[in-house]
Amino acid sequence: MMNPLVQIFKALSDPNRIRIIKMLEIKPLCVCEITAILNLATSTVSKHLSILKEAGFIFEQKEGKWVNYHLNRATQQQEVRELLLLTLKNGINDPMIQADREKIKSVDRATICSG
Amino acid sequence: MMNPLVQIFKALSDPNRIRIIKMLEIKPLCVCEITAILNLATSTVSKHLSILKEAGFIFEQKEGKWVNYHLNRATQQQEVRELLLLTLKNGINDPMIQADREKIKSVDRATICSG
DNA sequence: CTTTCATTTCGTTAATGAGCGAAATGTACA
DNA sequence: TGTACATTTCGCTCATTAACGAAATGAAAG
Repeated sequence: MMNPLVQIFKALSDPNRIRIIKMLEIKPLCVCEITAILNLATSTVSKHLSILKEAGFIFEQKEGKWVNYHLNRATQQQEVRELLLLTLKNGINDPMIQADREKIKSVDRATICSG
Repeated sequence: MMNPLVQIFKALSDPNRIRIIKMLEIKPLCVCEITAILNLATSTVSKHLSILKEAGFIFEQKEGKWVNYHLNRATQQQEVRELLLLTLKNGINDPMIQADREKIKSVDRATICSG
């Protein structure tokens, strides 16, 4: 339906989606954890995740009632792999990214979800 | 004003801008040549070029009454350089890209502009 | 089988971006 | 200086996308 390279670039051209990728670099997270950190509606975060998944950057894995999202570091799509690496290399000094990563440490899904 | 990485990805997330980059791979072109090949309004093409220029992918050089746009292959911005290479590697088999490149051969700016 | 709860889908609104034509700009050249 | 012409900027319209809340889904656990 769309030039695949363009689809991949579109997936990366939103600040919240970049934040998600850089959070998942630390560890896999479920939707409600990401929601708590980004401070957005759950439905919005779910949509962002589906866009990243469609493009090939992340995959999901069910764990009990949660859906954990993982970075797809070992994807067969070479462009996706290269772009993921480029994104991970970047933005280390961005205060927003650093703050997100700090929050991840103190996030507990059992407390946050259904809070 | 905006996360620089996001700005770079945004610049690449439009099919016509990808076409422009892949045309400029063949040779530098002026606005009216690009306009003739993409079949868009001049003002639209000018906007696309300014977005690519802002992001660092291309630069301009005046030649008489024409403004030639060049790929910025030697840019100091490492991410831009990497993304440019990735884009150039890709889409070689896209029929649209191939058609654009065919047209470039037969385009003569003196005839096309002010036509 | 029913309840619970994380997640997704749906419908809508608001913001962003692509496209156009017309007017403005700026430069080469008569 | 003035004209011609490539390009840019402006104002607008239409399409796309992000965001939300509400309703639907689906799976785990009672």
